[in-house]
Amino acid sequence: MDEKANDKEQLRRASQLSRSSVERLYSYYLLAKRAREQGDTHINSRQLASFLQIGDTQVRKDLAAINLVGQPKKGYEIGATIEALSNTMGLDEVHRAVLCGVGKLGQALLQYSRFGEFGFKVSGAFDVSPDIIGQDIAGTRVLHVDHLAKVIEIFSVEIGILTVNVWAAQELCNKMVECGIKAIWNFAPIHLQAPKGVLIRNEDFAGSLAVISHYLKDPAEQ
Amino acid sequence: MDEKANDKEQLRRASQLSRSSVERLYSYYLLAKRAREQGDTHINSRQLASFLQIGDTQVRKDLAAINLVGQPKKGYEIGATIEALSNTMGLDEVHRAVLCGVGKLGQALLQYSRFGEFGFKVSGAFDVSPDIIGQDIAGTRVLHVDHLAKVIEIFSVEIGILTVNVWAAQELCNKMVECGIKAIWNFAPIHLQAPKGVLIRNEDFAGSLAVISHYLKDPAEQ
DNA sequence: TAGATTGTTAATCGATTAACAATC
DNA sequence: TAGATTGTTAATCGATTAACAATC
Repeated sequence: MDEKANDKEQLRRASQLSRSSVERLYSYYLLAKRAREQGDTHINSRQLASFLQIGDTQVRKDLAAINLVGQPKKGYEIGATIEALSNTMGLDEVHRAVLCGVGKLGQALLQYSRFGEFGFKVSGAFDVSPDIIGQDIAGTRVLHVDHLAKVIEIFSVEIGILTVNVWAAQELCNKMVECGIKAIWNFAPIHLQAPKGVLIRNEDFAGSLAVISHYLKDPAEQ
Repeated sequence: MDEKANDKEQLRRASQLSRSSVERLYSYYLLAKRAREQGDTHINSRQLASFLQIGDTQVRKDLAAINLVGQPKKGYEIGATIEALSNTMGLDEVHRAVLCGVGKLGQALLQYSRFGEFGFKVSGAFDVSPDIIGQDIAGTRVLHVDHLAKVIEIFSVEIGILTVNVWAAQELCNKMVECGIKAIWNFAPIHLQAPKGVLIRNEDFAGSLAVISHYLKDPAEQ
């Protein structure tokens, strides 16, 4: 178990593609696509860097990590760049998702347009409130959470989206993990416990508000 | 200008309260409040650490940075802890906000319950679509973006929330900064350019999806 | 007292940046 | 060629973690 984890870690290091690098990939992708639409054939690290407000060295490192090779004086060929980025992010693969907690945020996410771009298909939305169960939100039927396990099983769902109350999140996370979910996108302000193989991605709104509020209280301390 | 920035930087370092630390504050706050409700009088670093899945050393460093002193064998007195956390996050202060882009996500955020907790009051929501202008969402009137500057001025708005299209975000950011906005909570997948004194907080959904999608493509590389 | 817990210094780690040679 | 840009190594930086003395 530990050995396997070490192997993985070594692979990740060898590939030089850190978590932070992966987070930047979509921004590169977006800008490259826009440049292509404008008729450009190449894009350079300085352009990409200024778009993300980072150093150009970092961009070159990121692109090198996904095996892109640029040309001095020209930059990176746009077609190959877009393809490598799309490929690394796995945009061409289809992944099924379920969403738990169909409140306002959950409903907004069900309509989130970028899911399609990433090949994410929402196979079901779940709640416990009779007010929402049975409704169709953006084409997704809202079901009672009792049906969660069945849906995950039937559709081979890999992604769980959690837009529930803080204190319900861990329990649902456990259930999802039990059913074989591979990655959880969590909007509750809690750090979920899950086994090593399950990716937990936290979207911590409250943390953001804390940073903003703290900054406004005393800008000098930032 | 540079000297001032250096002073600020020194202050921040002196206070030992890093950006990451501030992000953790609300989680501490949440757990401490729950513990108090359960009748506890003290909370220790190990409890807080396991809730956030970090080391207890880090918790003690964070709490030391906001001048909290614990007692050996007991931990931190809950009342004082909650107060210090609340104080550092500035939960008792009122800040006004405007939201631009009243799509599904914008509407969800207008109903976001935690704004109240942080003392954030949404003074106005803005869009350009005639379909939504004039409506009331969660008690907030949706206005044409032409009125943005006026509202910011009249209500001394400090916070701008951007839930607009990627390519519209920078322009609106500029306008907000011009009008004196101090902090921007940005949901567009772009890194906004703004002067030093303006805090930009990015909520990068696309980056999260990229991380999840990349992980599913090849878990071994994580 | 013994043991649990804090508080702090030093070490580690990973990510970013600087420097600069290589290339077209 | 000269100059722009890539690619890579080494240095820096900030955040996390380990180690351990201090305290009740």
